[in-house]
Amino acid sequence: MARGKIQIKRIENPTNRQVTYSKRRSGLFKKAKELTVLCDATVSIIMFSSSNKLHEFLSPGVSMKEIYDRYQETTGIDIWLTQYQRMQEDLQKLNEINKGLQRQIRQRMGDCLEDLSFDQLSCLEQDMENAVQFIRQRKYKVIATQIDTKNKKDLPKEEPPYGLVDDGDYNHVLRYDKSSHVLALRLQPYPLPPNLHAGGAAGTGSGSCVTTYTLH
Amino acid sequence: MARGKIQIKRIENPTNRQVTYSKRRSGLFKKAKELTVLCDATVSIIMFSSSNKLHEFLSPGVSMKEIYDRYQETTGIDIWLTQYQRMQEDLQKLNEINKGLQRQIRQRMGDCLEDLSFDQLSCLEQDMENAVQFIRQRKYKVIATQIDTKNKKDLPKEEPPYGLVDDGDYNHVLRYDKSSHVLALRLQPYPLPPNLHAGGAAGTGSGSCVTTYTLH
DNA sequence: AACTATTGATAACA
DNA sequence: TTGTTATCAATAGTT
Repeated sequence: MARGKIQIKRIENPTNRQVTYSKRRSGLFKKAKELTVLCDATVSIIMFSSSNKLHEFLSPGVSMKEIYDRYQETTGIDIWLTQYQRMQEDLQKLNEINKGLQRQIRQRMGDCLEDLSFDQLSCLEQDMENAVQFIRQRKYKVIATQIDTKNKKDLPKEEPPYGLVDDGDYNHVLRYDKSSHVLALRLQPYPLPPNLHAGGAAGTGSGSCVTTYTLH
Repeated sequence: MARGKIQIKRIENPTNRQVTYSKRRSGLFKKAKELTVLCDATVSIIMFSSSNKLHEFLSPGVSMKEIYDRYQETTGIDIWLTQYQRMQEDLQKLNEINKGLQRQIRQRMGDCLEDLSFDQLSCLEQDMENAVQFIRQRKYKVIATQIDTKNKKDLPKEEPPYGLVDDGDYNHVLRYDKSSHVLALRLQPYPLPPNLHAGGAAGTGSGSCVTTYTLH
């Protein structure tokens, strides 16, 4: 635009690019300011240089939030809502999946069998019989290995309590803000609910192994 | 700037103001575009005329949301971020819980037993034996009722297939944006993975009942 | 940063 | 609104 015309394409020399960026940025902001005053308009500019430096212009008397509020009022496009709703849906789905998984576990613990048909119960029974076989096999293998090891050395090596709660990671209480869903989940490993214990002796307080509930 | 200098102050004549707004706006946008290309920068302009008309400019290849995300990252100013992060955390936690539940189910299906000690296996075995008893009881009760009903009327009443997949609700693929976690979950009711089937005949393709994996 | 020869933007007018 | 053009403003290359 001066001392020779230039092509509008990326300036390869980084120093030159940075200089041009600075000059033209101030030019742009000046224009924006003039426009604001001359035409009684509201202008907001956000820009990032190729080196990721942020510069912004805002007409006096407004905040960036106001700009975005007006923006979404006018366009009807809420930048956040899409993302937001998607996350909500995901949470919802995960929650439902969780419930399903928990139900399945309970059924495999002999609970929540009310809705199952005879065939379903037969299938489940057969399935668990097979699984027990597998567990038994594994158990034998483990004890065999253990004995074998013991024959050589003598370290009994205390194991952590069995199952999912090993790392204490499943005692969280989760909170949602908008959907008002709360999932409290408490898993105990394999000690069954009282009604499933043969003796049924200690069955006082915490009956269920897994609990979900919803608040609002 | 042409045909005479002008004072930079509000143009009182509304028509004139509107014309100037249009012309200068296109000038501003042109400058912004040039700046984008020349300096490899990212520019976003949002402006409202005095008559509240919205006009926006965006460098190609970015969304308004990205602009605002970067803006927030840089300035540290954010209204939604708290909420947002909280949801992310919740999703993360639910996901972990899900994994735990799935592992527990697999163990009750005779799979994933590698990490269990002898005692844990014994406990699990005993537990499942008890549960099978319960299921068997229930099965007898159901068949008894069924026979009883059949004695009176004759409607076999088709049941939906057993288990979690009843409503087809657990075949979702969930996607997250930021954390890049994807949970694909496919539950089959109680047909065991091939290695657990006695015959092991049809065990070709979809081996596992439950699968989680992560993409990026 | 400052300087200017030029190009580019645009105010007034049509 | 759009086009024209005389004038002013922005700025590329240089110091």
